Amino acid sequence: MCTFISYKKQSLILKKVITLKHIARELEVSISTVSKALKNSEEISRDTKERIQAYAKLYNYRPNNIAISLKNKRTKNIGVIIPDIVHHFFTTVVRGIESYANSKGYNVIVCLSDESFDKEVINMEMLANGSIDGFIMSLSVGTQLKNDYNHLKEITEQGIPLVMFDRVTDEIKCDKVIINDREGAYMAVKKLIGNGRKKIALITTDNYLSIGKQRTDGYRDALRDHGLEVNENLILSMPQMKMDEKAISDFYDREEVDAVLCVHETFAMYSMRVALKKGLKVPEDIEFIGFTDGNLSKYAYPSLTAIAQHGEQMGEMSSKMLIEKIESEKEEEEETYVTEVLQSTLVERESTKN
Amino acid sequence: MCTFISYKKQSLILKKVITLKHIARELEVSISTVSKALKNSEEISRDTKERIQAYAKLYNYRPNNIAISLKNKRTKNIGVIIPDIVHHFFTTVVRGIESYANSKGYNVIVCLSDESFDKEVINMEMLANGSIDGFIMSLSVGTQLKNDYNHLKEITEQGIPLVMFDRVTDEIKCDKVIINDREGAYMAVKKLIGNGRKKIALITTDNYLSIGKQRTDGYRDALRDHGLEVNENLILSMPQMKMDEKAISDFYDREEVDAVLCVHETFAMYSMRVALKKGLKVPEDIEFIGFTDGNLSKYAYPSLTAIAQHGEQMGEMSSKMLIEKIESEKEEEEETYVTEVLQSTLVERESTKN
DNA sequence: TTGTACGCGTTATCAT
DNA sequence: ATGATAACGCGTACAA
Repeated sequence: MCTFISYKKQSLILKKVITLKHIARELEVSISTVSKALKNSEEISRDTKERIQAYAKLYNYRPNNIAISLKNKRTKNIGVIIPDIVHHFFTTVVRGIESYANSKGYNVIVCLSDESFDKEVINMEMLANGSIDGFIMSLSVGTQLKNDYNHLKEITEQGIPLVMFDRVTDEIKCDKVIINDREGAYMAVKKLIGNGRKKIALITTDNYLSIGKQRTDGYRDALRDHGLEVNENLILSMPQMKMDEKAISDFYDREEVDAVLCVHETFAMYSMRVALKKGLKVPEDIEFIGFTDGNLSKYAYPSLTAIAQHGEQMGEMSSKMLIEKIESEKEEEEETYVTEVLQSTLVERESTKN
Repeated sequence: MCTFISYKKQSLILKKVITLKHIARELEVSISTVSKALKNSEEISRDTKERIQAYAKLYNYRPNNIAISLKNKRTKNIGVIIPDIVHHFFTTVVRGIESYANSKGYNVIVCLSDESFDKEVINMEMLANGSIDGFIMSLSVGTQLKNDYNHLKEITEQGIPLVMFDRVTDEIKCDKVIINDREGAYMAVKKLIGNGRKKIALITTDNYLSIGKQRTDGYRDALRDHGLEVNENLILSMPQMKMDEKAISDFYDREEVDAVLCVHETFAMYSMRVALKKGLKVPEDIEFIGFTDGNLSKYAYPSLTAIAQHGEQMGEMSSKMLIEKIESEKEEEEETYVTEVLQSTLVERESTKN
């Protein structure tokens, strides 16, 4: 790493930020007159309004967001807590959240829990003290493992609106947006069966907690519903995100497999790679379907048939639900919580036959 | 999309958010006494301090961030404006920014310009009115095309610290963090030449503006420095991000090519796919190197040799520079601006020979 | 038509 | 040791 330091002199003509007070002093009127004039209030004479507005425009007056937030007890910020951001799915969700929020005049404060319980708690507490009007979040692995949701309870008890998406928990009563994962897996397996596959493997990980379970259920159900026996040996559970080509290679050697469903596209890439290396033809000899319809699935060769999770839609939905809660003001004694279940869809590509 | 609505009754025992005023009233002391007591001030008697602190703890008192921001004229928020978030590189940068900022007690407000000039301007103006202490940003394509940087000028004139990364402009005097793109391309081509390649193509796009030019320069320089002639026919410029297999296929048919440098990993994936389809062997018959060391490069088969841009490091650096500026307070008449140039590195994988 | 006063929650300065 | 007051910037109910 090398550094070029360039010393540049700047005359720093700081266009000082103007406040109502400055304008009032300068124009020799009161602050409230200025305030009203800038709001085009009927109370103020055309004449003074024009003077004030002209001056404000000239000096590029903009109301201070912080002062307004303090006054209104509304920040127009929403806090988003996600486990990771270098992650296609979460990224699409954030895009959806941001786009809707933005259209409603809200900003998005993103904090990363880094899959850690502690960071999740710290970040949420940091934001909960007035910085945001509501939260949208997806549980970190750490939190799911610890099974401790007190920080979320506190948030809701404080009356701060909360929407959970994807990685949710029944422990917390709040709005939720999830995807029908079981159904997704079911569809995928059904597709494989339809293509004449009989020895369908599932490559999963113990890490995907709530999510992983549903996908496995869908896999099992689909097999059973189509008269195929569930062979536990065909379920390979890999520890963590650490993919291990050797383990997959051994798996293929050990079991006869003609199709593979993977709980994530990276898994699919790995297992397809191993198959290709063994000289198998995709999709002729073996077919692949992966969860998460990300760039990998799209650009891979052969491209991967995938179960799309519609992250952007999920984000928009979460954002919409949150903002409606925020703006509904109804401090009713009885709250209504909704769980939206989005349907996953199968995006067919080259790794499966048509 | 189907919806399960669950009506759940909640007794909404809203743990009301407590302020200094409440504590003061309840404990029959003044607000300032409470404030001091909670700061463990020496002025306050041990006795009252203990009472107050106990009460505050019991009711989980937390100072209101907004009020503090208003008072201090410091929000402890930094605004990050990026063109897109469903994008591996920007995502890694955000992670770097967030991680450093967080360690310094700052939150990150992320806004997406969506490659649009207008959105970039709107978002920045929105945040500039007191919501943030400084900006970190990368120019949208729209802004680069329009070549209009007045919004950035205004920001700096207002004395708001600004750090630009990756997609920067000379028009604005501020701290910058960029990567040595020319050098990256140079290294890549040198590597290919070292492997005995002589017909090295460049697949680029006119969209990559400032960045694209440097990469092309590096490509040209490397060829020339190693006694190879630059054949303009070997430079394929594709419009936009719209990849077109046909165009690449025709390109291969038209020109003899034994290695390809691509300005983005998606381009590399496409061009490699076309080559594989034509029955070429990678890396025996043709080698590939792509910019952006993302998931595609890593998980592809064959995996792609890539020029890593070290986004996370870039983010950390930007974050560090910005926070130092924010906290340095020095409103000197003469500002010093630094441009950090990070070195890209070549990550060798299967798409090139060793 | 314009201005005064107060409040949002906090902190710092200056009395008492 | 404790409290009153002002200030941050804004908006508004109420006076004048």
